[in-house]
Amino acid sequence: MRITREQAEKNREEIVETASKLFLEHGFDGISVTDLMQMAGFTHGGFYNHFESKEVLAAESAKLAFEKRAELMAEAKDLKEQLKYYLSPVHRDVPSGGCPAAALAGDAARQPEAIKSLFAEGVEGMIQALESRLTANGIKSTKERRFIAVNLLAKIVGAIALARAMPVDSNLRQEILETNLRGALRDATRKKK
Amino acid sequence: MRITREQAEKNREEIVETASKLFLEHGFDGISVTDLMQMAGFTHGGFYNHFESKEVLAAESAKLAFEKRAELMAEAKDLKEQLKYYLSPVHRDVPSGGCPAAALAGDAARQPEAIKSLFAEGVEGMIQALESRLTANGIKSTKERRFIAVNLLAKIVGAIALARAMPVDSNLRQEILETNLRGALRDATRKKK
DNA sequence: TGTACATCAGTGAACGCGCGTTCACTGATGTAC
DNA sequence: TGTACATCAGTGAACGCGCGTTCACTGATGTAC
Repeated sequence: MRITREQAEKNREEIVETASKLFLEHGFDGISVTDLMQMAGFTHGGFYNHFESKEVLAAESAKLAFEKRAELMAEAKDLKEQLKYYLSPVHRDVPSGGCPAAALAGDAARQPEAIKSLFAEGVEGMIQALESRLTANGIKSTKERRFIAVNLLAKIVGAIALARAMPVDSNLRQEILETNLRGALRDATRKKK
Repeated sequence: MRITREQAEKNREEIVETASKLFLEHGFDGISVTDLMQMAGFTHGGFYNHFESKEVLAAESAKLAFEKRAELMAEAKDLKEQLKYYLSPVHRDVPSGGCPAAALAGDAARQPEAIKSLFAEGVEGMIQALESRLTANGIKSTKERRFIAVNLLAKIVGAIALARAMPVDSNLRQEILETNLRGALRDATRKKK
């Protein structure tokens, strides 16, 4: 039962989008080809008509996740809004729609260079997204903007990653988010000493 | 070929220590019972004489890794030394001897509550280790020490996790470490604005 | 202290299971004339 | 435009493999007397 090329292309995109969410939630090794094809509405056999291997899909999915992240960060009206969303309970609780750097950094460290390269591009994009918003905060020096952005990124990624690793009954689950949001907002407005 | 109880206890400890390193390096699902028993010098069959399941070992290994981390942090002569080591290339490149929060936060987020609880204890311990050193830096307010410590922890954990996800040829691999170390040292000495 | 037997840490084959991947097949789509 | 055939996206059974776990077995250690 062959389908139109157009439909096939749409199906492929559907698989990548589904995979992107599932990888963010379960990690690269936490979801099987069979499961993700089923979630996308297909049977597993057709997978290899679209992708050479699961690893290739993982790379493409990570790329898509970073692109979506970049869009979201571009939509925020200023740095404060970016940070508030990033360090929000909803971002902590729903990794599938969230930042790949926070959800998959640990996994990526154990993946092949190809995936690490995508991560580097994605992380660089996030740093630049932060940098560009720092101009509005009155940070005039390019070097200082870069400095603050790289510090901010590590902080917010670490905060979300840690908060997600806390059990539901732990005070730290919320404290890490709130305290780092306060800190991030301070850092974002403070001039070089 | 039964062995002495004393020897059996030593063997058990050897398994936990080996597992601790291997989990830090490969993640909870990245190393098999067979492989880790072999690395510890045994065959896989004996595993269940010591542990109820792989998950129980994972919990015990994570606990040990946090204990070792706490010892290392206590040995450092001051906060600056703690931070310099934490954000060093050797810590980035050798996760097996490093911080479980940085290496396994992503994994822990997908693990059962029992493991998350151990993480919460370990993370709390690390925060307190940082807090105690902040006194020497002239931060007198308890609240302010807590604030800085929670911010520092997220920053250094995020920095190492991100740096490890970068390919070897990426400038970010080093930049993230250096820039966050500079930032961390600033934060650690700066008074409340 | 010496003897007889029970215990149990470690071994290695075997279990069922789910994984990533392959393959023969289907049948509507795409293409050649 | 209509017909004949090639193409190929999707299906579902099957592949080999490694996983966590179980089990019968071994033989030195631990224990009872």
